Amino acid sequence: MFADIFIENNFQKIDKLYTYIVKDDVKPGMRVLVNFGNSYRVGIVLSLHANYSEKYLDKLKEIHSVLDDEPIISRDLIELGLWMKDRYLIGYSKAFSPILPPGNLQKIKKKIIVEKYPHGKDLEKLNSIDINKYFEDLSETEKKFIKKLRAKGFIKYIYDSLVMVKPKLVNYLKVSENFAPKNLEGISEKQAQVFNFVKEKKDISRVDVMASLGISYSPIKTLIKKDLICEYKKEIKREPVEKNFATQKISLNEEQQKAIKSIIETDKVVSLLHGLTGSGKTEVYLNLASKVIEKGGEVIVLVPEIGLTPQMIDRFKGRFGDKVAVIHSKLSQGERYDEYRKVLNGEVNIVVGVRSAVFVPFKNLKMIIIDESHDSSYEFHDNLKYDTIEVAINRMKHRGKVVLGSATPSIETYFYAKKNFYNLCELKNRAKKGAYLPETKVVDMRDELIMGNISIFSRELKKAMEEKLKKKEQIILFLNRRGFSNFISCRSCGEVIKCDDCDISMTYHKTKNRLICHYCGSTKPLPKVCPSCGSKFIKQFGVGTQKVEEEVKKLFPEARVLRMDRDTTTKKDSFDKFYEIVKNRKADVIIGTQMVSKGFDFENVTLVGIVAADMSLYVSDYKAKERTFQLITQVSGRAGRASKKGEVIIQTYSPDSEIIKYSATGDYVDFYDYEIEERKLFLYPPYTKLIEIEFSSYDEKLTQIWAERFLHQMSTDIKNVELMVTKFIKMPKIKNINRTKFSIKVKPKNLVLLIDGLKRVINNSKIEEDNKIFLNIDFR
DNA sequence: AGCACGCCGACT
DNA sequence: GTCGGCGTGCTC
Repeated sequence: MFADIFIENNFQKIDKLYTYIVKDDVKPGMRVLVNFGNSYRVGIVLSLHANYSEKYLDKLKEIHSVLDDEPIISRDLIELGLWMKDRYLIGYSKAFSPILPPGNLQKIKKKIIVEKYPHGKDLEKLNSIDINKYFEDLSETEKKFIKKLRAKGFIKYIYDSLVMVKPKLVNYLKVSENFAPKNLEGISEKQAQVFNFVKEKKDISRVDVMASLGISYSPIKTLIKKDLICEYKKEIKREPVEKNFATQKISLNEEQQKAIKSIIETDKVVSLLHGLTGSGKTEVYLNLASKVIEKGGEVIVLVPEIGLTPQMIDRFKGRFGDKVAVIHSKLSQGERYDEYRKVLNGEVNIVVGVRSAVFVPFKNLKMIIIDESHDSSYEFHDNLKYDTIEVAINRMKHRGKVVLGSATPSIETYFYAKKNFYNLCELKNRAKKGAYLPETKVVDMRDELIMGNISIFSRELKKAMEEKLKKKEQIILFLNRRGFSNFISCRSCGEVIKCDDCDISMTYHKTKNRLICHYCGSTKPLPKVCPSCGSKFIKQFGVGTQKVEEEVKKLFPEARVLRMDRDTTTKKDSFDKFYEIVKNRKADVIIGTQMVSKGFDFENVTLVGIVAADMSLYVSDYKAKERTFQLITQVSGRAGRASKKGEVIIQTYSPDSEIIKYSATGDYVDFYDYEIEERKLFLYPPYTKLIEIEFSSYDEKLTQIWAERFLHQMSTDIKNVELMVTKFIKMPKIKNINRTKFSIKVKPKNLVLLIDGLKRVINNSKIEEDNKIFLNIDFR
């Protein structure tokens, strides 16, 4: 028997399958240890076959050992990985890395064992090294020494399959056994406080002591030194979600019941659940999930970024309790591993998670629900080489169902639903009784300027804010730009301060008093004079969230302001913390970027102000209008979720734009009808498939030559497909890398042919040292 | 002789 | 990319 084995290799040239001779019992999906090159590696058996007649026959080696008793990935996940590899023009390693258990296939660890002991100084030195350690954990000098001993035959390496995750140990405090009351004499106030607290609680973690008393580690350290209390390690089971959930059960309205029935009964794989913001999509998900698990099936619920939807977890955990695992990007390796194990061991039957959760190893998966399915985090791009929705549909084909939920479905999705490829369910009313759609006003900021109002707030918005503050209701101000001002420019010579490595204007951040490049993150101080002409008249232009925050504080000094953007929510839990603050009404004005646009469901928020609606409108991307509409609609939906009437004020410089008009009424179908005509006219998706090919290198000329050569190669190699190619678009330099790109449009049915052709072109064209190529493909 | 360093080549 | 092997040239 022979086994085709996948060995994780980030190096493209050797990223392929390797054949080994099978001697022990092994099944596809099991990990094996094999001799590879001049060392050992862990691989996964993807398939077994009885015959092998290729040129490597004389090189074949045996599998060294089988590491698992049972496959760690199922056959259908292996198939999915192979399909992804072909579909997304990626190697085995990239295709399988999201499928494999977290961190389990890393290069294996060398353990050191002593064969015979050396004499003299070497023995002394050897004794000072912990031989039970892994080779990788040693210091550089120790490594060198061990290598030397190995060369002399004193030491051998053995290869251990690694156990990635160790039990989580937490430092706990208790009163010391040697404690004598007289030792308490002369301790400081803080120390006494700590001692009494520990004595009272008996058994408490160090972190908890520090947090509840608001102290640092130092008084604790002193007490330990004085042997009044002592520290010990205690194992804690990782639990990424805290355990207080609302367990409300809401009765369904007629629309919701109809949707559920239709999704359960349809013979189509994909259902689109198109429901207004606040129409109770989550309740539909919960009911669908419960129907599936009643029959012994399993469910995956995908959400854009888990930090953005604590409510989704709340609701699912509240309804299904311990039967839910949660997977998101901010989990630690250990937490991720524990959650993954829960799925593998069948301890849970629901997973709520971000895009990578689409691969969790359920054995009887019957439904994948994708919430906010229009969200761009599901799409194929440079660092996420698969389209989550496509993968979900592929995984569920012949096995189960995919539910796409959204208030503002992507144009393509709605197109397919209308063409009857997908089952379409609509929720047209808000679910909660007495909850109405918010009243929306569009304010023309040009008029404000004429009337002499140079503030970033229109008079209308200012007045509305005053009112809501008086009524103790909450306000969300939305602005899609971080920082304080957009760019710094010189008034006398027009120079704009740009990042040294990128062609991007830098953003002023007032809190740090520095300019920050939002692309590469590098910073520099705010110049006092223009670096180009020396003029003192350099001025900030544009508005960011920090500026809005400052303005609000100036206008309403008594209001409690909370700013939410990437700068303030970097820490692991800060989103949840903010969420609690808003929920408990400890903030009056919430200023935020896209973060506030999803899952922010608060009944006391009655005003949403969109400070600058046109910002994303004029980006040269055929999806810009769609994105603007989605964003405005999503943010507007935050107002008036319950019985209090909501109000939305949209500030814009282009009130006549169709998109702003549709966004204000929030009518998706009107917007769709308008946009689909445009797509048809200009041959954009869904009428075509769009592929962007981006070339980059450190040399500007090389980039261009390489791109042109590639295009030429394409036109000779790909003959059977009609290509519509745009001209080259030079892109701003980022991190000192020059980039240029062009796009190709093809008829949807030709996409597979084109991908095959591209694969050939890429394989045939020599890619020089620092040249890189990125493909961005609209797969849907 | 012993050792650091850098280059080379294989990878089923 | 990563590993071990091996040649070179320096130092005690």
